Amino acid sequence: MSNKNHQVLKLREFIPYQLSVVTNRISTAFARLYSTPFNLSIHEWRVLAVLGEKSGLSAEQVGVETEMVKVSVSRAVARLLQKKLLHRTFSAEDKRRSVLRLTARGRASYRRIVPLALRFEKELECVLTRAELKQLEHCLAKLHRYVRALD
Amino acid sequence: MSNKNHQVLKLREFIPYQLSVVTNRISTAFARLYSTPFNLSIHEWRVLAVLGEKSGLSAEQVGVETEMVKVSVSRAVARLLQKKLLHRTFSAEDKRRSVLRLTARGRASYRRIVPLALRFEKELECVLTRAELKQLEHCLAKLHRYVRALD
DNA sequence: TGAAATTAGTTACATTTGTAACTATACTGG
DNA sequence: CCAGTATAGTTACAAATGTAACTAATTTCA
Repeated sequence: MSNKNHQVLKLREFIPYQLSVVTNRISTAFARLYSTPFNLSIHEWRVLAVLGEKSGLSAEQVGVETEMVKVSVSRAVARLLQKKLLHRTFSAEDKRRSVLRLTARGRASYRRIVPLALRFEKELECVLTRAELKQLEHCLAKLHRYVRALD
Repeated sequence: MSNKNHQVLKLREFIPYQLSVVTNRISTAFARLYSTPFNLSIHEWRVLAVLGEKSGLSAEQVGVETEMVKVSVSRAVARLLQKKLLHRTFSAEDKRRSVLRLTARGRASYRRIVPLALRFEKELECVLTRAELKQLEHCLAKLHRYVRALD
């Protein structure tokens, strides 16, 4: 409580606000590294990233891995197909289910972006100490489990 | 390095990705609290929040406080004016410069949302310990100074 | 002064995104 | 077996957003 009995909110100290500002800046800073040279949106990059790790996922599984909603996955996949970074077949057992794999070009892009991502993350170690980085990851993991439950 | 000499990226362990997922979920969870009952977008809420703290700012100053780009501020202000939550005059010394103040209705909304925000933030204390919360804030502040410099 | 550059804010257009409705395939229980 | 329901993915439409061009007011400095 404070003046006139109203509670006070300092936006700049409000955690959801801080998270949002920092995250947006980090996302766009990283996106700059791949968006122009590789012509990828953030959603496209995520789909590429997860299929670079695990090949043959369906669009739905990609959605689970990337925490994207299915319509975003659908659109990102459509563009990656168009750019020939992705190859799609459909499961024989279930014809609804897609089977997504990177093409040679897709893998080539993936392999060139991964080092950018790792270097970018490494730069955060110049900002935060290793201990702080661990703490941050720990907090994010806890928050993640919490917010997942909110769904 | 690993198989085939290519570096490996685990998306789920990639900090920018974790930040993005957690932040988006937290933002939308909080937005649910005010978007329907008060019919405010996240940008509108931010403008309201900063003008609730400091009255009489110009659109540009609101942009600095909220870290929004000026076109977003312009649009949020336009809507808040339309909804009569905001009152605008222009500075006598510099006729370009707006002077933004909440209306009585705007203040009323503000005062009802602030407790929601504080309660929401309080809930994070059920997830993170007080120490973790401090660590998170500390990390975010450091990252914030860093990413600001990137601009 | 007064022409050029800067600043505050808006508008226009293209792109992205979210919600919901839709198609097609597969499953389920009587 | 087949009507009803669930699932995978796409499409359609409205709303949000980013970029750049714009207007109007102010500053700069030759």
